[in-house]
Amino acid sequence: MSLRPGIAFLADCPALLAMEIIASKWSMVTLFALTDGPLRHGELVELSGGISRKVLTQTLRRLQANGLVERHAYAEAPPRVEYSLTDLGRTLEEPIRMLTAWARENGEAVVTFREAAQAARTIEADQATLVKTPHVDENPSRF
Amino acid sequence: MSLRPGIAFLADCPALLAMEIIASKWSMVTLFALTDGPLRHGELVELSGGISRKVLTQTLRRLQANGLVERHAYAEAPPRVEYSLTDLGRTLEEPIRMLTAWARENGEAVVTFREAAQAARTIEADQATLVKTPHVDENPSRF
DNA sequence: CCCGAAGGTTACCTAGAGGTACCTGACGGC
DNA sequence: GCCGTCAGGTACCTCTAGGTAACCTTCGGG
Repeated sequence: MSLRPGIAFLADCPALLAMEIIASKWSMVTLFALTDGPLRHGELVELSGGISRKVLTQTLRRLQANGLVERHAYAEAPPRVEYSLTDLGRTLEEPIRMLTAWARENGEAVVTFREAAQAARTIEADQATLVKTPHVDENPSRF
Repeated sequence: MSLRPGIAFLADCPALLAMEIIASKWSMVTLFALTDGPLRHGELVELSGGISRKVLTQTLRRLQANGLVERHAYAEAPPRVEYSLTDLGRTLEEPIRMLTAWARENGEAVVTFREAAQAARTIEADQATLVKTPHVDENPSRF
C-alpha cells in the first residue's frame, strides 16, 4: 500500500457504496435527464434512449432510497407523478453533466476503436487458424 | 418528445454505448486509479478496495478493447505488466475525478440517508403487520 | 359500458457481473 | 530439485440487472 498519496482512499467504504449506486448506465442517464428539472415517468422513458418502464421504476426507486431523487405524486385526473433531484442529488449535477458531455463527444471514438479492434482480432484469429504462428507478445488470447 | 432542448440526445447510440462501458463501479475505480499514472496489476488490486483479480483483469480487458487503457508487458525476470490510460482515456480524467470527488464527499450522506430510510420502512412495515391483518388475501385475482 | 392514458406491479426468463478456488509458466533464490 | 512471486487463465457458482408480457387502477370521453 501507500503508493501515490490520495489514491488509497478508494478502499474507503462509503465512497465505494455511493459509486455502486450511481455508476450504472441507467442511473447516469436518469440523473442526467433530471438535471434540467422535474420530469414525469413517461417523459423519462422517452428521453432515456430505450429504458423499459419497469427498469426505470427500479432505477428511480433506488435513487430515491438513497436520497438522490424525490417523487411527487399529484392526485389529479390522469395520475401525474414527477421526479426531481433532491438537494443531495443536485450536488451530482456537475459531475454527471461532465460525464455525459464526455460520452457525447467521445462515444463515436470509442465505438470506432472497438470495431477496429474487433476486426483486428478477427484477422488475427484467421491467421492463427491458417498458420500457428509462434506469437509471443501481448494479447494473450490463447491460440 | 421535443421537451426541453438538449436532452433528447440521450437516445443517441454511441453516447449510450460509451456510458455502458464506463458506468460501472469497477470501471470507474480502475480508471480513476490510473489517472495518476501507470499501475501494475497487483497495485490496482490493492488500491481498488476489494476487486478480485479475475474481475480486475476482465475490467482492464474491456477498457482496453474500447481504447481507454493500454497494456504494456515487460519481458522481465518477474513478469511486469503496466496499465495506463490512452489518449482517449485521458480525456476521461476530469469527469472521473469529479465523480470520484463527489463520491468521497457525499458517500457518507448517501449511506446515512439510506439507513434512515431503511429504518423508517421497517417501522412502517411493523405497523402494517400490527394494524392490517388481512394482508394475506391481496393476491391478484388470477382468473 | 368499454376504451385509452398514466403509472404502476407482478411473473418469468436470460445474460452477465462478480466471487472463490485452483492451475499455468517463467523466473530467482535456496 | 522445491518454493515463492507475478500475472494471469479456467471452472463453477450465485445474484442481480434488465427485458418482455400481462394485469391493475382511476379517470374522462364517446
